[in-house]
Amino acid sequence: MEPLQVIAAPRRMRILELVWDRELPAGDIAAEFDVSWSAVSQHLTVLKQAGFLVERREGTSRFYRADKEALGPLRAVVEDHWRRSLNLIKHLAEAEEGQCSK
Amino acid sequence: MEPLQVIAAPRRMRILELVWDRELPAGDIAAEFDVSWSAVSQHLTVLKQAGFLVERREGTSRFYRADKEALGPLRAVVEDHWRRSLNLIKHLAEAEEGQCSK
DNA sequence: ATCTTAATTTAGATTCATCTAAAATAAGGA
DNA sequence: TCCTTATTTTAGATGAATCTAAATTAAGAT
Repeated sequence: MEPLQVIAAPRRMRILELVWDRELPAGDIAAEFDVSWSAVSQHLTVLKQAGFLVERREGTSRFYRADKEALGPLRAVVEDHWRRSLNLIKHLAEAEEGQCSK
Repeated sequence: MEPLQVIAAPRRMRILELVWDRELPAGDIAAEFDVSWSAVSQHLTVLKQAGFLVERREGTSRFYRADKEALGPLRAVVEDHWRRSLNLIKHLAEAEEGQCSK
């Protein structure tokens, strides 16, 4: 699969962000989404095949972590996406605080 | 539509490259593809809405040109994609020349 | 051996982006 | 006004990516 297509899927972008600077077991990643583990596992496979994710096995668990270097120029895209998501959340929080309509 | 989704479509990536450093009428762009003008027009609309394309009208024609600034960090992705495509073509040509199997 | 936990794989269903075809718009010339 | 050229818009068809559910693998504990 083409690198751009790999990170263009919102779910996969989100997964990358989750394991951006820490290792997580597949289960913890799956728990972040309200889709089946199966679906998440399939996304992990795509990311792994693209080389964007490194896998470490330990017992029955599998840990994943982003491989930032492998992303090349796409790294900046992921970082920008993350930055903008945080900004969005911040702005929403401020708006919430501002009106206090509850 | 999300910026990343906009450039992730191969056809739209190709369109961006076509009007990267020159203006082209919609017709000339459509002529580059073997799909209907309608399909190309729809892609132009998506790119325009994302702000990645500027439109200039003159008589019955519409000219399009890429807005590189508007692409932000995605600009590097498009440029990289283009560079790699050229490289691929170059390598294919060299391989062809090397074997001369015709 | 069997059970449990963690995760993947497979097969089929669903959804969404893209495509085609046809009708519509818009500008300008005969 | 009618025709032509250039392009878009709309509506419906198609296909690829993603999803669910169920079966499968794999490691370790009882």
